[in-house]
Amino acid sequence: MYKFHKKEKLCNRDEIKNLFVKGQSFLIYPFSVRYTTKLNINSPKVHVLLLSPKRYQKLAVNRNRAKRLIRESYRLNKESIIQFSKTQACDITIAISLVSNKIPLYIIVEQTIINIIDRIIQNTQNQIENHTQNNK
RNA sequence: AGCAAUUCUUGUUCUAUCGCUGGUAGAUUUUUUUCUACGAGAGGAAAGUCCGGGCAACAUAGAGCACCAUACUACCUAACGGGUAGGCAAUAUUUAUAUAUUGACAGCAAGUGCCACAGAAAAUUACCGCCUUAGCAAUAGGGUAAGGGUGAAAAUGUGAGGUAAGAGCUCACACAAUGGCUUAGUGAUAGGUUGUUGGGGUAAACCUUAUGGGUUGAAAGACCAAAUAUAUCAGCAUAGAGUGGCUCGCUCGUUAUGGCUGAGGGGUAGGUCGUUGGAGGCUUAUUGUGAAGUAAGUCCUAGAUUAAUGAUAGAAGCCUUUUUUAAGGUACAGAACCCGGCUUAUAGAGAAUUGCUUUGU
Repeated sequence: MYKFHKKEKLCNRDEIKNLFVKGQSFLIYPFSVRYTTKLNINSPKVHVLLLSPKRYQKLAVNRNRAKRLIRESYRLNKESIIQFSKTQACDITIAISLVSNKIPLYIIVEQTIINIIDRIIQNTQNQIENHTQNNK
């Protein structure tokens, strides 16, 4: 149920480059999100990239802490987006990065992560609808 | 008992739920994978990347220059710019012995340079002064480093002789530097004796002397190897048919290339090794002032690669405050090839030594 294997992480260097060049982005404080979607794929998957940049967190301990918080909250709340991708047959890659000097509490992280996931789902749904209308 | 300094040791624990990365065993699957069980999973500094070494690749006939680093002695160590023990110097305490701390601690008596302001002059000095020669005098020339004041620093200090006036110019004593001999010491060095000298500072100024250094770091390096394109080779097909260049264009001519299948080298994505058992830790005995050495016993599975070692909830322990029940706090900080050091950060707890204060006997 709540597993989080390496397959679900984004490891390929070219895909990461592609994500940061072409991806759409929005900000829900204290996180900034970039994501891309590919439509009409046979075996759809969701890839995630978790970031805590050195610019905001100087010490390695704090960076690890922030990453772990994001990971846990994503792990427990990822079910909806996976189901969405399966039903709509689209590939989604997401990058979530912390944009704050302070490490937030776990409750705040969890709420914002849920918000982020909902927003991505809505946006992609709109995109799909537009796509189908254009085809018609 | 309290306070301070130094050194050393340590660096909170448990439960539940949901997870992550390796290992072993079993099941599943052609393999990859997936599942289950068991057990493992950050530090004293993992940090800074400042030294030294292992390991790897490349380079390498020999010598010199340049560049960089180091610079009292002996020892320890695989090695070091590290450590231990000592010498010397400076500083602090002290009547003193002594104790503690610090130390780019070779050379300015090889050469070159620099020394703000003040001062006559910052190193072949001469403003006032003193003496002397010329001159009626003003002044000019010469001698001098005693006296004056400046400065962080002014030609070693005191006394006597000496002189036109003076001067280490000479002598005595003292001070400093340095060479020889001798005593003690493995040695740095110290004591004694004797000779020479009196040279301002600065080498964290260039420089000189001695010693050492090949360069790059695990993103080193070795191996396996999809897809796509393809050097080369083989077979089949096509013959002067097609395409490109030469031509403004056309024709002729000339030149280059070749379609399919298979083998195949290099090599990208990706993967495997390197990669964690070692100059290893602990205990005891023993040698040594000590750093350390020797012997015996015993113990030891972190190994990621967009990067695991966690999150949440609860409880306990410790510290502080206080209304005695609550509140707050619980450091510094996260492995990345591996070792030995150094430096820096660090809540709290414990041990030892030294010093001071107070109380009791």
